[in-house]
Amino acid sequence: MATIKQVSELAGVSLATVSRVINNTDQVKPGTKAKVEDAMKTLGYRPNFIAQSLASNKSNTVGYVVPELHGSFFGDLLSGTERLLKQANKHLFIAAGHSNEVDEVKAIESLLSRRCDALILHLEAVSNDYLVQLAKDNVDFVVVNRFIAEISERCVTLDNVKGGYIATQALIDNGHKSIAYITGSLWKADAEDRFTGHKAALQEAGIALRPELVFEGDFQADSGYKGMSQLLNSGETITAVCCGNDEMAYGAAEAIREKGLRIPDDISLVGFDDIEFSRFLQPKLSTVKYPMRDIGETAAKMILQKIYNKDFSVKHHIFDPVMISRNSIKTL
Amino acid sequence: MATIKQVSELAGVSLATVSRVINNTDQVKPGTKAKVEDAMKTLGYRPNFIAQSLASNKSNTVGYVVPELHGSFFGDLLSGTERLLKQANKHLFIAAGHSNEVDEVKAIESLLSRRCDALILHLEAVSNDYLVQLAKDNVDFVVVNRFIAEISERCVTLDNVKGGYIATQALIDNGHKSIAYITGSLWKADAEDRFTGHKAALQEAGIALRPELVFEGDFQADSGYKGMSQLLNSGETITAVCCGNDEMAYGAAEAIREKGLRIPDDISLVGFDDIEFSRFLQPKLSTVKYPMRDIGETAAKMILQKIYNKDFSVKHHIFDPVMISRNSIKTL
DNA sequence: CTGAAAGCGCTAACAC
DNA sequence: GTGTTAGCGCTTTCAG
Repeated sequence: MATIKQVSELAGVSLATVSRVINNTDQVKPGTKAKVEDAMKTLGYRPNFIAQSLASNKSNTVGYVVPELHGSFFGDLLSGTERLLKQANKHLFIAAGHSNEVDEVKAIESLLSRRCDALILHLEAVSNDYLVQLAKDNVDFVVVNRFIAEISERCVTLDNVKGGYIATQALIDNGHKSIAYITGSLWKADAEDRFTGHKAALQEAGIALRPELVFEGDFQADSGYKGMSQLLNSGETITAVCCGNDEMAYGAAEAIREKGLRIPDDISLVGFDDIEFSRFLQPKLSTVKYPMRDIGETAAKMILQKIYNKDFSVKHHIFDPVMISRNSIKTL
Repeated sequence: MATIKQVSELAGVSLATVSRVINNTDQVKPGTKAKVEDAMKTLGYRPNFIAQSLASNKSNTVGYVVPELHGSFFGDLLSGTERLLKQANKHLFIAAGHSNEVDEVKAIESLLSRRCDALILHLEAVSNDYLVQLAKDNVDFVVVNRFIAEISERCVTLDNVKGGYIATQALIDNGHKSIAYITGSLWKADAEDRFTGHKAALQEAGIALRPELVFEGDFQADSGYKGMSQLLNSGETITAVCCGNDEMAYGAAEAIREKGLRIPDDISLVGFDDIEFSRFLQPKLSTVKYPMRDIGETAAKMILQKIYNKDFSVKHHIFDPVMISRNSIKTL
């Protein structure tokens, strides 16, 4: 692999000059510039990013910790971020936190030791305190899908409480009173928030929360299936079920069908997130939209603005959920 | 950010010794080791990955070019790779190729300039020749989802031709003769291969290919919808439709339902890939399994073995497709 | 507009 | 076991 030194020798100029043309940083006489470019071409020179980073003390890359690499939810979130960053010639280094504290911290450390210029953190297990401390340690980062009061200006998220509220509201508005709820893992802040919204909506409507209609799932389709089956077998009257996310709603739908029941005629169903496939579910799933693309892009803009001094004015840090009404809710 | 030098001063030892304890590379007397570790802790020392890479000339990271970050297909593929690599303490740097040659080449160059120890390439636009040349240039890489004869030992893929064949075969076995086909973008090798398999199955069964029953989509759900609508409106007799991937099958299903037709009673449907959601489609989609996890893991193993000298014996480079029979095919 | 030279933080011989 | 030292490939003053 050719080095800058070889290029400089071939071109008959100094190292510094080659560096200048690589980075377009200073004026270089057109003639010398051409010589350097020729030399680079004939040598197949490619800048050593590692060396550049070490010398300049910046890596032009932002680190991103995601819970998992798979799943359409995270992919969509990442996608928006990547697009904007690429436009600005910044790179994205992705690491998975696997929803546990050890891996999450490891991922952060690893990104830091790579000297990422900034981080985007989509964490589930790590404590708020850890993040507040990280901010005090002068690490530049943005938190996605989580709101932490002490560092609110670094957070981009959906108002999950309100989301849980409007999902349940949609059911109540249609005359439902016996509403079951399948939560995500309740130790996760977003799952808890959504459930909190659900409870608020019930209370506001004067409907008592019945613990026997609540099942704690884990955001996976299988848990929705299991929860719904259990709920259905419990003998309780249920006219509608609200799920902590769409995937669990898929599983719930499956359980409902297996029981020989119909959606929404026998049971109404509502999800959360509006992931890509929800419009293909039969009947089409009514759900709360999680604006993944917007959130991903906002995170990118915040960093582009703050760290790379690009001219972005970020409008929303906390997005408002929107109910997507399709065909899975019956009016009673 | 603390440096190795500060650690060495605080611990009262030399740089080399600190380096030794960081990398566990040479014997260090327990006493000194403890002193060094204390110093690291009190300084909050974190190795500078960039500097390590430059000095040692290896980065312990493998680069991965994916077509897109979103979509459950790629996510699942990545996921298996990441798991194995993480186990071996290697990192994954992901870059998106966005299905166009410019971005794909840029992504590769960027990974190379980061001095990735090896690459995993999931490319769509770049030519075979380019990759053959890359191999000659001594770049270590593995190609995913594509077979190139000249560098066959570097390829991990599914036999897409056979996949297209068995999908159509499943339809033929059930008595279908009027089979429509919605392809992925035909300039993509996998789309073409699947279609080739389709044609082979037809021919073998003595069924003439009718061009008016073929629609070229682009692997997106919308194109499946559009293709199916068009096919349905053409007035041709169609008893079954075979799609180049599951997402297009979702769109096709939608079009079929909108026409007031039923799956599989009026029209049988088969997909390709068996992405996660396909079991939730109504009726459950019969499809060809694309073993994303296996393929992702195999790619990782090949690299772990070849580049990092880990002890993996990779069994399959070309996976055999398997038909997943669910409920979207009717026996005529 | 161009060159010389001092690092960036670390590894890897090579001595002791 | 431990220290010394020469780079890794590049950026960045500072001169000129």
